[in-house]
Amino acid sequence: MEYGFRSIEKKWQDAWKQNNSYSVKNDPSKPKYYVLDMFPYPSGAGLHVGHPLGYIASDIFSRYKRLKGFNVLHPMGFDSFGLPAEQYAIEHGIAPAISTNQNIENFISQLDKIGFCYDWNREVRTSNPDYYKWTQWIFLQLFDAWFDRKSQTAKRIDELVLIFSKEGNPSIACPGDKKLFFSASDWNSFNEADKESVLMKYRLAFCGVGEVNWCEALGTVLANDEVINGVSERGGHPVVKKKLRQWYLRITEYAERLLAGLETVDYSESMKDMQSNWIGKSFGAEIDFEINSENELALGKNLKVYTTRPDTIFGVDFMVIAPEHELVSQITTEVQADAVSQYVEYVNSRSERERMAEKKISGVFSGSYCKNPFNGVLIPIWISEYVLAGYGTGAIMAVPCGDERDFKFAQHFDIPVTNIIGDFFDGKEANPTKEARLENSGFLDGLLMTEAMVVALNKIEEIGIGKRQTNYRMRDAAFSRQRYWGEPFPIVWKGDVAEPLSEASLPVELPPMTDLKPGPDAQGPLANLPDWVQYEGGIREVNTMPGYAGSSWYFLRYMDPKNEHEFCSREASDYWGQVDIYIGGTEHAVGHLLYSRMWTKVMFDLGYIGFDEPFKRLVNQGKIGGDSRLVYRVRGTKQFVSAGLKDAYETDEIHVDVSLVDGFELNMEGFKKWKPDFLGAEFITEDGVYKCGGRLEKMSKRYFNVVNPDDIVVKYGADTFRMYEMFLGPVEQDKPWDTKGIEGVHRFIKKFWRLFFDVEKGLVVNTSAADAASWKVFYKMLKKVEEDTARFSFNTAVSGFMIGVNELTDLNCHAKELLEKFLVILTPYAPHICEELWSQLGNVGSVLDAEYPVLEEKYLIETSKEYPVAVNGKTRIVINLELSATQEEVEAIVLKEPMIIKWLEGKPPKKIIFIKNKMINVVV
RNA sequence: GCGGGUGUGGUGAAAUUGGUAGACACGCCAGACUUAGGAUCUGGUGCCGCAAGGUAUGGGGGUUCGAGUCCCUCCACCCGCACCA
Repeated sequence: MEYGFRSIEKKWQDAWKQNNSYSVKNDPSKPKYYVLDMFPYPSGAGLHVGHPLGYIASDIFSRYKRLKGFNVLHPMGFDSFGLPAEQYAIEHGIAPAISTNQNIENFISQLDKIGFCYDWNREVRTSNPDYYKWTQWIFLQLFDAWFDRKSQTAKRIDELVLIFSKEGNPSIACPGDKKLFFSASDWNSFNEADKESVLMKYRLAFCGVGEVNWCEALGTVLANDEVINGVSERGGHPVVKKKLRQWYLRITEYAERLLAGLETVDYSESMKDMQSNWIGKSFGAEIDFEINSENELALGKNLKVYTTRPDTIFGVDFMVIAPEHELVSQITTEVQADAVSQYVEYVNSRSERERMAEKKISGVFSGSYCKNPFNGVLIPIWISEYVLAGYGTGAIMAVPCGDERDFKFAQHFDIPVTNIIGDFFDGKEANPTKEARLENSGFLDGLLMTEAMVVALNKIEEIGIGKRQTNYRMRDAAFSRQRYWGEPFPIVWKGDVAEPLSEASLPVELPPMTDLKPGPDAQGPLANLPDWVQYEGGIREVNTMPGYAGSSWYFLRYMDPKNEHEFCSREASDYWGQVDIYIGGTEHAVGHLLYSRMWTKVMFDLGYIGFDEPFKRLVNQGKIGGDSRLVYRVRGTKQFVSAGLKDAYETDEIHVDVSLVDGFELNMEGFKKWKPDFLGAEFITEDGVYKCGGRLEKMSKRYFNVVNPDDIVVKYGADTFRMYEMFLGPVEQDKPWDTKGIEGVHRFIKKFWRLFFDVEKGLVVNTSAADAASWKVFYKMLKKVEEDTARFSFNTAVSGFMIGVNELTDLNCHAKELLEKFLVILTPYAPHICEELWSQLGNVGSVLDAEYPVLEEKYLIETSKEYPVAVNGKTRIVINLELSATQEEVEAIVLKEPMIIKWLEGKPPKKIIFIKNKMINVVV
């Protein structure tokens, strides 16, 4: 019987669906294991061969865990809100809900062909009202919470109101407005609107006016991580700063816990680094400098700077403040007024993009000075865009001998440089060392900079001109979009007061719309629906939530997907707990992963779940790149020249569809028919063959290098496809797709099949006992495969299977008792063929419910070993020795070996090193 | 610039702890069965050499009886961040 994979795979995929084979219950009697894939955005392009890599790995791991007796949660869903569906709707007039559902159907059909063991009963779609009802509900929890810095937890707004009414806010610094202070009696005298505006400055989800990243082309605001080098991540459109009323998440309050939490999870070093760099914690001091100015407005004012190097305070040669700094107008002197206003105007005219692109040194002197509190020296205050308004205090003390940017600025404007680090400074380049002994530094003279840091900090605090200060680079996350295809906010505006809707009125459903043009005043499309906007005597919020809203908590919904009363019951989340293993790409390092970590912490703080890190272990699968093929057209002609000859011509390279190329050889007839342009193509060949050029690049439609998994599955079957993707190399590594190598894996599967079936004789499995040699092969394989699977080394596990099949074939082993066990351990990798053979052997039920074989060490015990014998570290011969051999015995045997005697060249051995079970080395 | 990672045959890659470098495959070469093969099977295949042997894990140096693995140094490539004081 032939291995007919097409009918076998179809048969079992249907059977699994019919029998609900992969449905999983919340069963506290069994140990749980939660394996999660990052759910996809269902794009119109469908899956290419790179997407399933992580899914296959997680599928193998899930099946393996299930066989090992765990109750495994392995769900899949769709991150179905987002920009592309909306753009598609604008371009093609198809409602996002419709195109999204079509795309999802397509995704599911592609996934099902690969034989994944998802429990589709638990599927979630972020754009379904039953799902986003709870996204909105969680938003209301964020809205109704503030962060208590003392206990480092989120608490309810009620509690804050109570504190305010008793003692005002002196003990609870306002995160939204550092200068806001009021007493209990102030609070009690505020009217409702005033109180609400104060509370808004504390809420974890809050509305504020701020500079946002505005993208004109997309007609929306983007989060910082959606802006790359001043252009939008999606589409590459220019992004400028714009002031708009926006919703935000106060993620900055969680900076410390997000940082600390990294210590408790198993992510890769680079992932942890990316996150902690993004959070960007730094230690330093805020120091007040007395301003000395001719401008009366500056009288008695201080300039507050932030520095991480208070030890260099005697090296300060100038101050720099951001052009947006509030003191700019107050410290500008009459003489400098024109220059300053010109400069500020110039800075405002520059877009974010320009600022990033050309980093030229620019700035202007304000005309005023600061006084160094320790030596009374007057320090000029400059204004320059290299200091950012949004970080620290928006003002710095510049120490050119120690800071590169300060040094360049000083050079550019001829500001004299004070050297406080002696020989460490050569006058040509700043030296940011911390190892120098300080000079010209008053009371810090002679101290090592690292020591001086503490001394200076203490002194600064002692005389009351500043304090220690920790800063974070991370900003609050913009949480609203002027778009249609996202979750509506459960908020109604009554005047300037944002009123949350009650839980009973959720979900706030997205009203159907066909024409998605933007509303007036840069508002989203929803603003065009007056009937919807008017609601209960107020006006609905017309922004929608960003793409990351739904994905910040979906892993919780899978635990209890049909619950109509709660986002997820506490019982379910207590049982399933953290995601044990989370698999996905690195592109979500600072977006999705950080937001879901924050949401989890808030839900934990408010008592809805029992853990505060969502993902215990994170594995980042590599990207599979495309292997493009290129043809070379002789410029201005219809002639195409083969790659080996192209240098003799002036050519233009053109990407050609990889399906028209076998290896590097072009199918010339196919090429002519591919596009009308090429109909009359002529070829300059090498011996009748047209060879294409090759290039590794992203797998993408526009390079015509996309390989669709469906095609591979049709040609080789899902089992081969799954194993080949794993065999390609380590899951975490990027690698190019190469269809050629798949033959080897396919051969392996066919060879495996032949252990059971002979083309002529049919079933060849027998019921006689397997011999010890076969068992040894089997258990050796079991050991390797199990260890490799457990440590996510799937490529070596596949090779373990190959070795097993090769050796069992050589041993002519067809014993049922052994092959049945083999089926069980291969099932995670190649589920269809194993299910088929399992039933062919007469078993009832699924191989997934079989028992995972237990390693029997007795078959692996060796009594002797082939020892390599080296002379001075170079292996010369291999000899077989009993494992019980002692040092003396080994020495005697080795020294009698003719080859060893030859290599000793008559010299006496100095030492013989014998490492049991490893090797022997004779030292001369 | 800062942080992280990777460099091993013609190719994808192996080598948990320092112990026979290149497992397992692809490709290639030779052969068998074949009208034929892009099916299947057998053998070979890092490089130099007829061989004995030599030589090889990006380059250089070190530690060690022994280094792909540990240390120092330099180089190349990839990813992330980037005026964050």
